[in-house]
Amino acid sequence: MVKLFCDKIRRLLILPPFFKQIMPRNASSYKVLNVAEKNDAAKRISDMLSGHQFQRREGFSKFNKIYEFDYYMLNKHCQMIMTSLSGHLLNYDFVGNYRKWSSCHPLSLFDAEIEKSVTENMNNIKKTIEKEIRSCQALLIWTDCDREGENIGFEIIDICQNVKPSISIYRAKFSEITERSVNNACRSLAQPDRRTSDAVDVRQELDLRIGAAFTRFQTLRLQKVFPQVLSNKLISYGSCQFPTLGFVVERYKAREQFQSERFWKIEVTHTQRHGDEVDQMQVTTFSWKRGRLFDELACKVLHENCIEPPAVAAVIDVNSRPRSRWRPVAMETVELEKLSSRKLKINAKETMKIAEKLYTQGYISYPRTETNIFPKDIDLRRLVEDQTQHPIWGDFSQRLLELDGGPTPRNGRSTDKAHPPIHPTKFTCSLTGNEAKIYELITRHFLACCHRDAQGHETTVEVKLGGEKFSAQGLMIIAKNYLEVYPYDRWNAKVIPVYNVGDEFEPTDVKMTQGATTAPPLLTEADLISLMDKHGIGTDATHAEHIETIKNRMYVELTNDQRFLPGELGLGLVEGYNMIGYQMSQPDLRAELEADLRKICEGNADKDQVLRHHIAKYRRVFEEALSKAEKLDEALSVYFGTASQVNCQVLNPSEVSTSLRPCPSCGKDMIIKRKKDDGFMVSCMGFPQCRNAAFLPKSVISINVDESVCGVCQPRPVHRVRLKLDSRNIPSYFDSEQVACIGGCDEDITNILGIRFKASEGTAQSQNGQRHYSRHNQNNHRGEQGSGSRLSTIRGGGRGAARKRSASGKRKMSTSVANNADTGLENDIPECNCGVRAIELTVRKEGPNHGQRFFKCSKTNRGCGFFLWADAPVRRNNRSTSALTENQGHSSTTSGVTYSATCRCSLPAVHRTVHREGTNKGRSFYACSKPRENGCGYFEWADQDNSKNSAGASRNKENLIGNDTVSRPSARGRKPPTCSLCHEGGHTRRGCPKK
DNA sequence: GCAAGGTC
Repeated sequence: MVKLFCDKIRRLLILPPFFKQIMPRNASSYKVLNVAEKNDAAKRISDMLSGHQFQRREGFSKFNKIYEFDYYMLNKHCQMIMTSLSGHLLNYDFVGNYRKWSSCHPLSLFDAEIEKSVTENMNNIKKTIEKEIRSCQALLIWTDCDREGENIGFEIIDICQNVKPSISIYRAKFSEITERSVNNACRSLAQPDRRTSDAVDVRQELDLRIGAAFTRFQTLRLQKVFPQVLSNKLISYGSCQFPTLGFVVERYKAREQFQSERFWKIEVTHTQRHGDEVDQMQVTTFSWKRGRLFDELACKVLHENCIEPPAVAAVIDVNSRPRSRWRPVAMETVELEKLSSRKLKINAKETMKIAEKLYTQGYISYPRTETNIFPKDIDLRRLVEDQTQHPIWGDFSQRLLELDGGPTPRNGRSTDKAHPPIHPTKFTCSLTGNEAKIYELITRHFLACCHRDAQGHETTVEVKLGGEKFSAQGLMIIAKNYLEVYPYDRWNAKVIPVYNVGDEFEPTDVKMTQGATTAPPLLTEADLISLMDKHGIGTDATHAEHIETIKNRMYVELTNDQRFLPGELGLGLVEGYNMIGYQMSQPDLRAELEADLRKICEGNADKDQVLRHHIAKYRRVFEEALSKAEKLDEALSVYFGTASQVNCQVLNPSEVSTSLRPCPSCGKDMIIKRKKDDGFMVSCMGFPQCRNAAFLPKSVISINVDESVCGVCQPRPVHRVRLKLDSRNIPSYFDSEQVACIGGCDEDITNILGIRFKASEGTAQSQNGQRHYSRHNQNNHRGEQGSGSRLSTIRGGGRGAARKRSASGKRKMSTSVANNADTGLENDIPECNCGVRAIELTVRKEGPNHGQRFFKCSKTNRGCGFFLWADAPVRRNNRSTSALTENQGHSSTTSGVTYSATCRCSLPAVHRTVHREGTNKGRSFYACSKPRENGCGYFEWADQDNSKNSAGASRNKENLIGNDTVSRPSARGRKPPTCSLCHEGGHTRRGCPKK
C-alpha cells in the first residue's frame, strides 16, 4: 500500500503537468483514434497516458485490443481510442497472371504491375480501424519511430482516409515507451514523414521484383537442367539471403585457397622455486618480441646467438599497470543472438523464438531492438531488486544494489529510438530447458552490465638475451566485479615471479620451435551474424531468418562443430553468377541500395529515380544472366553432373514473353505466348477478366519482343517484334525476317498476320495515368499521387475502373483480319482472282516503290497471286489477271532513264536487294512477285542498262534466271564463270585449258 | 512455389 502510494507520488512529481490532463471521460467530445504498431505498445502507451485509468474492449482482431481513456492535448479534451496493428498491414504483390509462374516471363517482373493489398490475416485489424475511425475527428499514429514504422503509419493513414478523407492526421514522435517520452510526444505532435515511407516502398518494390524474377529464373531453369537433383527444389534469390550465402562461400574459398607456411620462433623459459617452497617450481615463459620468422636459417642464426655462452638473460624493463576488463554493453538483439549461439550453442532462430515467448510471458523486454543504451528514466534499481530473490545470482544482485551509485549500466552508442536494451522485466526461476538458459543469459548480462568493470594489475617483464628481446606477462585480479555473475567471459590470473630491472638469470631452456600458419576457420553463426550486421544485410529481426533460409534451401549446411559449410548448390550458384560476371553474392549491391534509401529519407534523392536506377541495374544483370545462363549450368554441372540441354528461350512451360504492349482494352500488359498447338498468340495479362487476344497465323515461325518501341502506336509503350516468317506462306516481296510493329501502324504486317487489337471505351485510361500508377517506369508512381491513390490499391478504386473496362473488352475483343473500312477506300477496293475483296498494303522495302500502296489477295498465304497498284485503274469482279496487264509495273531510274519492269506473268516485278554475302551483296534487282515455286523466274539487275529494254516483257526473256535468284543464281542470270583452277574468266574448271 | 520487412 505504502509502495503504491509512493509510486503515485513519484509519478506526480515526475509529471506534474499531466495530473490535470487526465480528465473525466464524459468531458471530452473530440475523439482521436490512436494506432500503434503492436498491441503491447498500444497497451503500454494507453497505460502511461491514462495514468492507468484506461478501459479495454475487444476489436475484430482478438490480438489487437481497443483501449479507451481521456487525455488533454491539442488544447482540448480528447477522447482517446487506442488500437494497434501487428506490423505491416499491406504487402506488395504482382497483379493477376504475373503471380503465376507459368504465365509470364520472369523478365517482365521488372515492369509488371504490382499492387499493395491487405495481408489475409490482417483483415480483422483493418476492419477495427475502419470502424473506429468513423466516429473520430483525428488520427494519431504511434507506430515505431523507424523507417518501417513510418511506412506502416502511412498504411494506417490510407485506410482511414479511405473511410474519412477529411480526418486530421498527427504523428507521435517518441524514442522509447516511457511516461516522459509518450507525454512529450503528445505535446509536440508532428506530421508523418512521407519521404521515409517512400524509401520503404522503394525497398519493398525492389525486393519483390528482383527476388521473384531471379527466383523464378533460377528455379525454372535449374530444375530442368538438373532434374535428377533439383526437380523439386526451390532455388530462391533474395537481396539478403544471397549475400549471407556469399559470406559462407567466401570463407570456404579462403580456406580452400589457403597455403600454409612454416614459421619458426624462439622461446625462453625460466624455472625457479616458488617463494620459499622447495618442491614448488614456477615456470615463466618469455615470448620472442619478433613473434616469428618465416626463414628457418635466419631463425637458426638468431637462436644460436641466444644460446651462445654465457647465455645469460638480463631484465631490461619491468612495467606494472592497472588493467580493466570491461563489463558487457547493454544487450541488443544481435548480441543476444551471438552470445546465445557462442555460449549456449542455441542457434539464432531458436534463440529469437524463445526470446519472443519470454517477452510475451512478460519475463523480458522486447527482444528485437537495436538499442544498447538504457533510457535515463528506466527504473534499473527495481529490475535489479527483482533478481535478489534468485538462489544463484540473488546475492550478487543485492551487492549490486549496495554499490555506490547503484546500478550503472555500460551503454553503447546505438539506438533504434523505439525499444530499450534487452533486460529481464520479471523475476522467475521456474523456467526449464533452453528457455531457462536464455533467461539466465539475459539476466546475467543485464546484472553484469549494471555492475562494474573487473579490475586487475598487469606486469610486463622484458629481458634481453643474445641481442634478442623477450617478454612475459603476469596478471593479478584485484576485483572480479561483473565477472562474478558473468561466466561467459574469462579473465585468468597469471602469476609471475618478481623481476627487477638489472636482474640476470640463466634461462632453463632456449628453444627454437616450428609452427605453420593455419587456414581461417569456417564461419560460426555468430561470425555470420557479425558480418551481416557489419554490412547491413537484414535487420536485427531478420538475421536469424536469412540464415535459416539458406539452410533450408540447401545452400549451406552445418559441420559437426556447428560451422557453416557451403553446399554444392550454394557453391555452384555463387560460382555461376561470378562466371556470368556479376558478384551477386557480394553485399555491395544491398549496401548501395541502403545508401540510396538514406538519401530518399534525407530528401537528397528522388524515390522514382532511385527505383528506376536500381531496376535498370538489376534488369541488366538479369538479362545478362538470361543470355549467359549456360554458365550457371556449367558451374553447377561440376557438382551435379552433365547438364541437360534446354532451349534457352524455354523458361517455363508456356513460353511467354515480356510485355508487348498495354492492352488497348483494359490497360494491363499484353504478352506473346506460345499456344498448345505450338503457334503463337498475343494475350492480355488481365485474363480472364479481359479476354483481349490475337492469334497469330502458322506462318509465324518465331516472334520475340524487341526492345525498340513504336513511335506511333498507342497506348505506349508498344514494342516492336522480331519476326521470323515462313517464306512459303508469305508473299515473296515480303521479308521473312524483320523487326516490325504489330500494334496497328503497319498495315502490311497487320494484314499479313491478320492481327488487330480491339480497344474498349476505356482505352483512354492509358493516357490518364491510372493504369500505371504502380509501375516504376512510368513517371506517375503511386506516391506522387498522394495517399488517396495508394488507397485505391486497397479498395480497388482506380484499378476497379480498369477491371470494369476489362469486362467490356472481353465482349468487344476481335481477332479478325482487318478490313479497310478505316482507310476510306472501301468502295475502291478490287476483288482478287478468288472473287473476294483484296487487301490494301504499302511497299515497305526501300526502293523506287517505297511507300506506294497496292492491293493483293487477302489470304494470308499467297492466295491467288492477285496484285494491283492502288493508283492503277481498278476493274471490278476481275477474275483474271487482265487488270494487271495495264499496270505500270515497277519503275526505276537507271542512268537517268526511267523504265518499267514487268515479269513474264505480266505482273509488276518486285524490287529487292541482295543481302547474302558475296560479290553481289548490296545490288538491287527486279524479280517475279510470285512465290518461287509458282513464279515465272523473271530476274533483272537494277543497275544494268535497261533503257534499251523499254518493253518489259521482251526484256524479261533475256533476263530470265529461274526461280532461285539470289542464293543460287541460274546460268542465265550469272556473270561469266570464273575458273577455280586458273582463276580466269570465261570457263569453268572442267574446261580449263590448264587442266 | 518467389523477397524482405513488420508482427503473434
